[in-house]
Amino acid sequence: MEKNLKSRATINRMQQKGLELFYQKGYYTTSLDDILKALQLSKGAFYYHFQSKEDFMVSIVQHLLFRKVYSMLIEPIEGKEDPFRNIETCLENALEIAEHNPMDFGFVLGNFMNEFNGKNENVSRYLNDICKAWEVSLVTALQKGKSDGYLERHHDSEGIATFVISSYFGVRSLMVGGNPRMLRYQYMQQLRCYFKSMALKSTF
Amino acid sequence: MEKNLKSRATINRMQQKGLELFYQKGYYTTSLDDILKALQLSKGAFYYHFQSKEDFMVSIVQHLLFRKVYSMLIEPIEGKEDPFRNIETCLENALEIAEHNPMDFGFVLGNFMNEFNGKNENVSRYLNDICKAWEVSLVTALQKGKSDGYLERHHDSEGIATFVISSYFGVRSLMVGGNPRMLRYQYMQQLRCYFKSMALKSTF
DNA sequence: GGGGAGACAGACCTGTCGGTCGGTCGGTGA
DNA sequence: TCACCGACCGACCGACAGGTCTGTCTCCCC
Repeated sequence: MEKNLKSRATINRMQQKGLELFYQKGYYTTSLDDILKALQLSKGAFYYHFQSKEDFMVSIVQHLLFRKVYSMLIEPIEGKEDPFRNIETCLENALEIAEHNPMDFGFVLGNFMNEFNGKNENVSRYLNDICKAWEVSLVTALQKGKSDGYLERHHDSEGIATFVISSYFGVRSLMVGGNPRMLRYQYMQQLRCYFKSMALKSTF
Repeated sequence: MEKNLKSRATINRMQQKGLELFYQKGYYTTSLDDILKALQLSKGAFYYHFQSKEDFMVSIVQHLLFRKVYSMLIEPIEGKEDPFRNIETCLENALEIAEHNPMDFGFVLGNFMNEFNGKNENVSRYLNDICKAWEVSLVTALQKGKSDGYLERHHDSEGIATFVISSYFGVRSLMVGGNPRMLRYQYMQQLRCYFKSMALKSTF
């Protein structure tokens, strides 16, 4: 049992560092040696715990990425209040973290989806599942918002969710290139403008 | 002189195929041999015309990508009419092309920006320049729109441009994953909704 | 206290990558 | 006709990738 604990600790360290480096330098352009060197571990250690590089990546997505996206982007918008307000503050927080800590997990998702699209169907599927979960939570929040009178019923919840996800992935992509503070400000202002045009009980 | 023509033809073929494969499979995951095999050419031919793989990529960005982005995303919105209308039809066209032909150049730009961010400063610079050119053209169109009474002066043109670019990059990214037709429809509907909330002389 | 299993070390294998380099070939001008 | 040059060929190189395999260390259990 003590052994099992040590094993888990090592696996966690590997996954953490793996996510970090894969995100920073890209999956295909980061070698296992890069990760193992940073952790002071060997090939033997790696292949003792994982079957392959791809298996390693899948484990990162399933265990680390999913949890992070859930806690940062899904859970915060499950409130009972104005869905626009919830989504807005949620994204504002995410972008604020992204400004200081380069590894905000909402965008890690988008980044990986881009990298694996058309290259690795297996990993892509897991990533798409997470993205889908985010989308569903957005749609659910918006539908509830309709019941609670925050937006009119004729609005397309799925469309709004798509637009929110798209714009967020996009702006995070731009932020990596520079001027994160300004981009965040501009983005949030426009998002508010967009939401405002649909809101009924305006709390803006 | 005849020789020079042949040389240019070969260079063009290489750049075309290079862009195609780099976009489909990624720059770092596409080998020169992949490209040369598709063209029935040899390493010797490649290194006769280009100094390195990076040099090759830069030449593609400068010559092919820039021109395409210019003709597809910049030129079409330089009209005198309603900037919202212009941008809208421009993106609609781009997405329509993207739906049938997987290589729409607006997104090739976004895709490459993602891939080279933080990995190759040299290539990134050229890509950012093109993106900046697009942004400038959007801002210019919006500013002219203010003069012509299509939107109120208090709106932030830079912010709108950022939001448009972000959302477009984002939705194109999602489209690669599947359901391009639906995503395009949803995106355009929401974009119209967003624009409508700012338009003065509504032509919608 | 010794043996067996878990956790890891690291040399090594094989394939592929970007890049090099001597050689080839067809057209062209003298 | 023959030297020459632009355009190209393809064998080869060293670096490095993912993955394998054998050996080793350290606990725990009997």
